[in-house]
Amino acid sequence: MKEQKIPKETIKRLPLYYRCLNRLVVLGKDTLSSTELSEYLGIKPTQIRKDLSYFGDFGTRGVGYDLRKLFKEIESILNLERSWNIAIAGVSNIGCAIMDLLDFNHSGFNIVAAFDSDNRVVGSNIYGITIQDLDNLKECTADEPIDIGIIAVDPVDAREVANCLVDKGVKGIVNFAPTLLNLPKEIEVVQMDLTSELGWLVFYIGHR
Amino acid sequence: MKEQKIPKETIKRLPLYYRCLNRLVVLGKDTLSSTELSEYLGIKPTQIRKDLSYFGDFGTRGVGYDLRKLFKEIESILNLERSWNIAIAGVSNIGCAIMDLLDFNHSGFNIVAAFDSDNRVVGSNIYGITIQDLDNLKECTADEPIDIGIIAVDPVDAREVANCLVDKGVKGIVNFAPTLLNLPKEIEVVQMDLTSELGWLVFYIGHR
DNA sequence: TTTACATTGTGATAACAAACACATAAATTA
DNA sequence: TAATTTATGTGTTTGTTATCACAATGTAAA
Repeated sequence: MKEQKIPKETIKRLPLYYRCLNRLVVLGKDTLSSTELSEYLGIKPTQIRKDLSYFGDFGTRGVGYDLRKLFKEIESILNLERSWNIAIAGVSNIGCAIMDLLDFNHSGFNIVAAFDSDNRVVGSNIYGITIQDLDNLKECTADEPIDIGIIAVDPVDAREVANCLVDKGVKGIVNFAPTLLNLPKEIEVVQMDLTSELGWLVFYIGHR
Repeated sequence: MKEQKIPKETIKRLPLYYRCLNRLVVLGKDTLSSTELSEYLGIKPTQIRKDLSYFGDFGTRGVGYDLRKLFKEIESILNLERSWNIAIAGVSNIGCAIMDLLDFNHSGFNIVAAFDSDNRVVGSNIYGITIQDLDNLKECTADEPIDIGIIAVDPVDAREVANCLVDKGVKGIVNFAPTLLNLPKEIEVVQMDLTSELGWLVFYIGHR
């Protein structure tokens, strides 16, 4: 292992390793080689070893990786040992789907607040969370600090909501609205955009 | 313009250009410079020009791009002049959200079939589509060929559903299940995976 | 008409990421 | 214990993508 800049692409693969390892741990497996992991994930074994080597020498030559140990290492690298508080803006279809997903596979991501602009749902309770009025986002006080905001509101409202979330102190945003957010560069943004993905998909489908 | 390999990253940016241009067309704008587009999208003007130059000389030096013309060019490049038929597997929360999204901003992506394994929803009608039994996916006949399959079923079923969709002739798949699909390489796959995205997001949030 | 300015298109360069080749080391077998 | 096999870790090479510098070209002003 050597001190050097870690490629962003490496970081993006770590969650894939993490999930796969988690499943194998549950299955009771003990040792894992990069070749075997490679077969599960369709990522070349040299790539996997290179990725892991940025963070340490986790394996044993001639043997492979101690599955449980490697799992814990990646968990630590990704900061998944602690849990993260999430606020959701917009609880129509997508918002609900997300709440369902995160509530179901309770994976360290806790929904601590949810907002909507529809008076018919404000005050109601979804997955144990009382839906607050979106207009109160600015003023509302949360018991715990919110780490991450998920935006599932109408595209035209996305930018304002994003700014409010940043004011509330979130460090990262996942944006399901097809809207470009103009945020301080220290805020990490993930754009989840089905229509864009379909756009490039059909480029490749059509060119065959 | 020169004949050469087009970077995948360029293709992935085209839908962003496309959507932004679409909005500006609606606003009645006529001419657009790469610098101006760059301000809307947060992508450097040289990057935009380089991307476009792979496909032709669409602009006029000293002037900029004819907005409407450029829009049509990108539409043509991405194969968005024609419409695309989509089948959805799984119409619980996420599936419904997708149907809503695609039905609402009818953007050339038409849902032509939907499937679910829950007997309570099979036969019901969502956004004008009668939900069919997922078990019938293999046998069912569609009036029109299905171009793209969207998987929104339980992770454990995703792989089998994907194979069925491929058998039915889809050329591309969007997979919302956190499951690696093992498909022939000529099938284009888009993985939409919130938990993975949250995984790398908190890496960067935590390291500050 | 000439000059100044705005803007595109592109070859060259730099930055980043993946793939490769192989040194290293543990386990197994003869 | 020597040879063989298995598997990791990493320096080097190759490939891909972004950035830069600037030539080419159009518009507007002097």
